[in-house]
Amino acid sequence: MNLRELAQNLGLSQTTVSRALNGYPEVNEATRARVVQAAEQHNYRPNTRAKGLATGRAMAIGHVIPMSKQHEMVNPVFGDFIAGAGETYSRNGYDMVLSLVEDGQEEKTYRDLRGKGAVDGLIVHGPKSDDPRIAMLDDLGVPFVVHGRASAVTLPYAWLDVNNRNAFQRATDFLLDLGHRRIALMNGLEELDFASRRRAGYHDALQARGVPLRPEFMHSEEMTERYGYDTARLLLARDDAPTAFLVSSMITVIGVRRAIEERGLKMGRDVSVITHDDELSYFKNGQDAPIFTATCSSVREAGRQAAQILLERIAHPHLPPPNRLLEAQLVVGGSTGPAPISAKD
Amino acid sequence: MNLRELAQNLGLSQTTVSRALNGYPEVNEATRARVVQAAEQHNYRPNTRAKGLATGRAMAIGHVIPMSKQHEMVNPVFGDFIAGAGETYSRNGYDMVLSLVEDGQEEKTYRDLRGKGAVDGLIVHGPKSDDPRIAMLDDLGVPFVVHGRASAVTLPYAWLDVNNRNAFQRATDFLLDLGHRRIALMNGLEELDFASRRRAGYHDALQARGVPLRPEFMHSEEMTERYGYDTARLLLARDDAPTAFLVSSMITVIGVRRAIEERGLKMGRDVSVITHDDELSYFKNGQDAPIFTATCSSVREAGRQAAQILLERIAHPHLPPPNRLLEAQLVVGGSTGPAPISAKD
DNA sequence: AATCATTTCCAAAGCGCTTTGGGTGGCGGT
DNA sequence: ACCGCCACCCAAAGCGCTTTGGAAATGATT
Repeated sequence: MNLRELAQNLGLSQTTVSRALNGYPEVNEATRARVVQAAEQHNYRPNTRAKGLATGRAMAIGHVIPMSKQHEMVNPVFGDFIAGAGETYSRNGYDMVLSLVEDGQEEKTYRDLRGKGAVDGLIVHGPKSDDPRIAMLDDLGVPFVVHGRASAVTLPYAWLDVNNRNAFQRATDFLLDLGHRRIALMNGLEELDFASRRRAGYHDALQARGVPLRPEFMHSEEMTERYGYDTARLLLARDDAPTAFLVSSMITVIGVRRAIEERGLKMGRDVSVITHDDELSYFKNGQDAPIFTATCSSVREAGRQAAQILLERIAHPHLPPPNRLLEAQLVVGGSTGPAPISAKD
Repeated sequence: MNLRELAQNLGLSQTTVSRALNGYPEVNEATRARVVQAAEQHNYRPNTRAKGLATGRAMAIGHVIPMSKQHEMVNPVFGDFIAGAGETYSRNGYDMVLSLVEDGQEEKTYRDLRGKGAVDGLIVHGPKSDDPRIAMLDDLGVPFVVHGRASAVTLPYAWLDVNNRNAFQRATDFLLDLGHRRIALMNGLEELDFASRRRAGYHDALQARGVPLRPEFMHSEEMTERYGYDTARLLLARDDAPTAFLVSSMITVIGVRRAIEERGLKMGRDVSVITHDDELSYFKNGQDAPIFTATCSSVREAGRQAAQILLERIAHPHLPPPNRLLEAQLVVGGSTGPAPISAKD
């Protein structure tokens, strides 16, 4: 069923039917009701492609998900981010088109998506500190919002980020307050901006207390369970093993816990652990009594808000690009405690 | 840059340019080369919507991801499934459009997607045993492939599934062979077809050996970490605690392990555990020495193949709908061992 | 009763592409 | 010199919608 047929059925012109359905004022309310009812009854849906052609808008948003070539891994936070964004889109009649692309090939995909006219706007995932995509998209003139930031990029652009630096600074401070001095950082890949900001927070906190940075305690890899296990195991085998771990992901921390327990140690007593918690739906950290002390920030909520910002940006492209910095909460759980006496200094 | 402008630039007609770019034979190879080069140079991409309107094909596949209302949870396997499917799509010039929808509302979304002409085909996720979507899509006449099966649906339809029943039967047999008799099943939601098939496999194995089914050992919930922990904890506190657990997901099994270790027991010695492993990218079960004994089947590969089947189905809608049953491998890891003597019988 | 503003509707153009149904020019054959 | 046949190219229609620029009908005003 298309517009023409529907109009014929009703004995009206396409114009009138179109206007009736799109809420234009120049059509009699009685006629509109009749049209709406007929449309309902015939299960009529305007053809997106035709509508898009006519209006010049695709009513779709593009997400380009980077996929690590190395581990063929797609970051699990995307699922929840997209779930959040999807809520916003569907409330506003937008579709979401997804491309999974190998790390570093993203530019071409953005270009294609825009060039084909398949999307009205884009979300940029996983920005690097000096991410070339931002200048490119700015240049292309396509509305976009970055999930995260690119510290080295100076031109203004729309972003939404968690205050990662502050979160990790506070977490480190918290551990220092508990008497820990040998604190291992198990970060994500530090070419990614969020990870380098977390490291900066960790640095700041240690330096503010005059605790020397120890490269052998600072790790940076893709956030798999395996990475957590392997690295923590090696670190715990040292004579001067860390008494605390600051971990970048709920996935990795699972591996860290495994290494701790394998060694017969007890988390929260022998070794303290803080993790960042994106509040993934299947990994709830226990509402009542969290297992892990964590810096918490809902990535789903981030998705919702980023999508919202993008839609506003599409509606008002002339406004200056908005930024939103979400603060993570430091929630105390059972995985932290005072540093063991023997280890103090 | 659109076709008309490009054609004008070249001093050719739109027809010729279009044909040159789409590989039709009736254009001089020299001309074609000239056209292709100009297109490249001007960064020309045909407008999807216009092309779609003209050809009647959307060059896009729809994925409707169900999202549990209860836990606001999106199953983590979707990430990897979609990564696999995405590979196939992009190799074939298809886009992927994603909708996240609350459980049970999926029908409307499929209808919309198809009605709007936004997609050429659909993948059905998370089928229930008597899933109404299959009849509906069949009725709509839209090509689709089900990831999984719907046991109660009799009409032929295209599906790709893992042999869940066989996998869990073999896993249960394996535990029985090791002397276990009190084997707990921690299944996913059994309204989902794959879960009910797994239960059937478990049943079959127990009954074949004359081991009575014990309802208190059979659980069915959404596969969160928390579910694994809570349930295993309760079970382990019993006088007649299970000596083995058969778990439906890598996420849930993390919780099971937590409960086991919290109780001071050792996995693989005091308690045996087998899990199903979808080979999620960030949860590799250790290639060399798997932590968990597991029924393994790559959900990413399933995505690749399901997408392939769908594309073939779109190309040849008249062929009978193909089915593909993947066998899971039972890979032995460190989480299983003989039943403790005290517990035998 | 004539005029004018409103309301309600319509015909047709146009969005950017594909595709149908020719046209034109050069060539070999006679 | 003529015919017919390719090889190569083009004009125009059409995909399903929105939107412009009226037209017809209605009601209010003088």
